[in-house]
Amino acid sequence: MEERRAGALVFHLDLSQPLYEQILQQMRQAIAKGEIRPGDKIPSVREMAQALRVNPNTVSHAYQELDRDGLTETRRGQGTFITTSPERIERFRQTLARRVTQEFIRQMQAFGFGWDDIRALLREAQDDSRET
Amino acid sequence: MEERRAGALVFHLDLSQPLYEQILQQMRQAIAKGEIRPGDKIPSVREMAQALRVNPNTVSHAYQELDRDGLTETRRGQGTFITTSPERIERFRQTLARRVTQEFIRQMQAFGFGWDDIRALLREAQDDSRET
Amino acid sequence: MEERRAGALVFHLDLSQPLYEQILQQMRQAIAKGEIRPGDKIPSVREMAQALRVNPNTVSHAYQELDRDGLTETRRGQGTFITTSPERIERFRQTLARRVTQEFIRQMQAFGFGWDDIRALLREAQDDSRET
Amino acid sequence: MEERRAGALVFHLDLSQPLYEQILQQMRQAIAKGEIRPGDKIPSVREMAQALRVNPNTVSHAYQELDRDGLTETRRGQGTFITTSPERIERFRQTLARRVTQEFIRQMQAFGFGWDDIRALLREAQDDSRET
DNA sequence: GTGGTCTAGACCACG
DNA sequence: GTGGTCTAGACCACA
Repeated sequence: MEERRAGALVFHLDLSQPLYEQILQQMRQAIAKGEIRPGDKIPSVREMAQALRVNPNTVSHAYQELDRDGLTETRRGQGTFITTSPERIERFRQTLARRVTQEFIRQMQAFGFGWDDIRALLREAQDDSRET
Repeated sequence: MEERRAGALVFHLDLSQPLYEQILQQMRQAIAKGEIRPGDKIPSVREMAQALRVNPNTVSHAYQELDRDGLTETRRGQGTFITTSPERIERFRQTLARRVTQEFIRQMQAFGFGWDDIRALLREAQDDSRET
Repeated sequence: MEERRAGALVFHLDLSQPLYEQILQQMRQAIAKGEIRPGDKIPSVREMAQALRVNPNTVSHAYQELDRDGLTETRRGQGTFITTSPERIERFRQTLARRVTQEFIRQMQAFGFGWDDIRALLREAQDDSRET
Repeated sequence: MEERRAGALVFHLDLSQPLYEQILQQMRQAIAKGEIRPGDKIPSVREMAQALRVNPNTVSHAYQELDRDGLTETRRGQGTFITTSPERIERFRQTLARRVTQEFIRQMQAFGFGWDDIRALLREAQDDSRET
């Protein structure tokens, strides 16, 4: 779980998953949380590759997925930019939240936990995090 | 999402994930929910492979993981059996529930959702499920 | 415009466009026209690469796009298969036909042609093709 | 899809295609539709670049293609002018219409649509446009 | 300078 | 054997 920086962004990469997916995921999060703003230019493929000590192709793969998500726009010869539409970002964030929540519930129920169990476990997790 | 049977067990297999993981996960669930009881013998690798129309290597891979979980015991020449200790099963179930919950919260927070958002989304999901 | 064969399939590749897009496009057409049937296995990445005298990565890129289109399903360790759902294929074909038609009309109108001109040009093209 | 003006001309630029092609295409259309008349002077590369907020190289690339089309003539030290021959413009327009039509038909047939399908889709598109 | 494509060749996960 | 990922390094199109 190595930490690497690219401008204001901080990345945590390990080898248990595809690198391009980790980059993709963490870019999505940075966009969703507003750490990078609509319209912002993100680091060039080569810059990012150098900062993360990763092959440019790997970064490029991640950037192309971001484009498919509609979170970025690529201008050949100019660079890659966050979409100027905050609505699109928010829509992405909401869709994703619902999907993650559904999947969480599905798993818990598959192991025989009911709504009360789920709520109890969440409360427990929240209490733990308060102490920390 | 094809349905296949092996004795009392019903499996749902699709192709979007590794087969061995799907089998593993659904075996864990069957054990956790008590659909298979402590001490029960589970089908041999070959039987299971035939029933699921799947490569024996795939079943074998899943069974090895169950052993590592401590949910099964393999007795040379006799076959594979669910652990005789219900406590061990319950401990596994609790540990897993906490791990899944932690991971869920980690993801939601990574996308900028707070505790209130999480609770709201869960309530929404519960309401949806009631209507259905 | 070189012709290359892979099993029953015939490909025409040139260098004026990305190779992976040409492969993608011609696979889509083969599927849409029913030259490959639902459920069929398509040649492995390596077979196809060899047949087309192209790098396996290039074929892989095309196959991944087909997956995204929902026209194929990939089973790791087994190969790539045409979706078993003919409806999905037909839906793809219809959507694409409408998109292509819209674009055609848009272009013609942008150059000052009206509906009558468009119909006349089509009739002319059809007559030409009859003579050939 | 941003709108930008250069004298009497209005351009719609987006980022999904090369800028020089969009400029080229829209210049061709303006000439074909007579929005710019034979013999007219068109803005200099620099003026145009400034008006469209675009790199001069980009405009230059588009102008060179127009010259190759025979739609413009560049006179050293004086600027770029629309050809004085209306016949040449009309010939260009006809050629282009045939090329676009051929390409449209080729695509439709590649996806297994016949003449009847094509006509039906066009009629459908026309009906849709009437309602709007 | 930017991103996109392609190759060659390696290694991994899965069945 | 299958597909997926990664690297290194080349070349192209675009601004």
